[in-house]
Amino acid sequence: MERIIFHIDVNNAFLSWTAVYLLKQGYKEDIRKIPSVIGGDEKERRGIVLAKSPVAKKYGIVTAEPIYQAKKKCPNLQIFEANREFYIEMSHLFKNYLKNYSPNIEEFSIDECFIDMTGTNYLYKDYVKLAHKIKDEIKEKFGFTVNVGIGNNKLCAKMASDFEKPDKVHTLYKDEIVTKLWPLDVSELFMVGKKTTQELYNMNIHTIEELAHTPLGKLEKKFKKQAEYLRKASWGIDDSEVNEENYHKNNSISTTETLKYDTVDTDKLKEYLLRQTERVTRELREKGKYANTVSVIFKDNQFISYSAQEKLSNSTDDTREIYKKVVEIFDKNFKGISLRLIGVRLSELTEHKNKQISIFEIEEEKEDNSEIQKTIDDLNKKFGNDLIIPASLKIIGKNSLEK
DNA sequence: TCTGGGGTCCTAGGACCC
DNA sequence: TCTGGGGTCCTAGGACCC
Repeated sequence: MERIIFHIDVNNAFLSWTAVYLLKQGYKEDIRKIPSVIGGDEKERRGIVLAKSPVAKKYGIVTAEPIYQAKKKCPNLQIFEANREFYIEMSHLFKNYLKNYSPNIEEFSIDECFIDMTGTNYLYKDYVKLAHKIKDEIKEKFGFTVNVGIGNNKLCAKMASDFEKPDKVHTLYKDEIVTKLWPLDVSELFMVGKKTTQELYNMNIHTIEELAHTPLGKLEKKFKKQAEYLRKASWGIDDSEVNEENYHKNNSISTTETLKYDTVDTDKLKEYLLRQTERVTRELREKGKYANTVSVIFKDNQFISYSAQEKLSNSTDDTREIYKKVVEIFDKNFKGISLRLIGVRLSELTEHKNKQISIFEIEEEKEDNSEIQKTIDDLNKKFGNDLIIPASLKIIGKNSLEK
């Protein structure tokens, strides 16, 4: 049976949601109708465009460009802060609402999801009509608009929802690949970014149709494993399932921060690292997982990024153990060039603590931190972030300085 | 006050073993 | 005695997504 997949995509999610929030607060203006953007705080050096209104777009403002640059393009641009908590609330709200239509929903990001509607046609005779119903109900209930893409697989549904915005329903069924997908530029294809686009252009491949007709062997020379994806995608082929678990795979947990000032001060940097370690390990414990690999992420004042990772001898969720490793990695790899950003990542997450006792070492008696850890987590949860950090942890960073 | 933050997946190359 | 080659594990970095 042919599958029917919907892809639902909130139009200008952050901006729309902030507009909804402001209207709720009694704000007079709908910021979707004026030149406006959601942007990070410039004083905190997070000044980039996260979302833009259609009017702002007309001024040539693009996502991820610096705010100061956007202001140059449009001097009366209005800038609003991101409101993450409210976004998460809205995200839950509309995804829960979608469960009325099918139990098989896969979150794809904060503002996108796939719904597998296969086999529901005895309930909903006309999918396009149904999509309109869903779209209009969301608008009415929650005050923001979405695009709905319909296809026989996830890729086509996703491509379809991107066709024309906002507040639209589009289909990209199998028999529409030639007319709707092939005329598009290769850069429009999902997973074809800047780099791949340029390489395809260099091969004189510009449209998806041209890509579809390029011999696989020729693509493989350039793109290796990616070639197969490109070939399949250009023909609108995608066998992946809609699976709610996909979004919660949790292969890694990370946090990075752009520092308020560039610095080489290792004490200061380790303070950041400690708070970040505290944050990611808390998340790890909340998810009931254990980490096997620890990474430290650096970006220097020249915008050069580098990272270093090391495996732990045993998987753990213990802040102290992980922070020890973080400091070790930092000390070995920090190049001494003033840093703009620093971060911590935990990866190779497992469900179970695998305690492998080496035959060469006698397992030292470790005090069990887990009860204390849990109490600290609860307090931090109650009173906000990063309040309580045990003093003993700070010592780990200091000790390593004296070596 | 110039360039965010959180993810996934893939690849190349080195170390090490047989 | 003149350096093969397969396999595995690990790491750094890049491309891409929202």
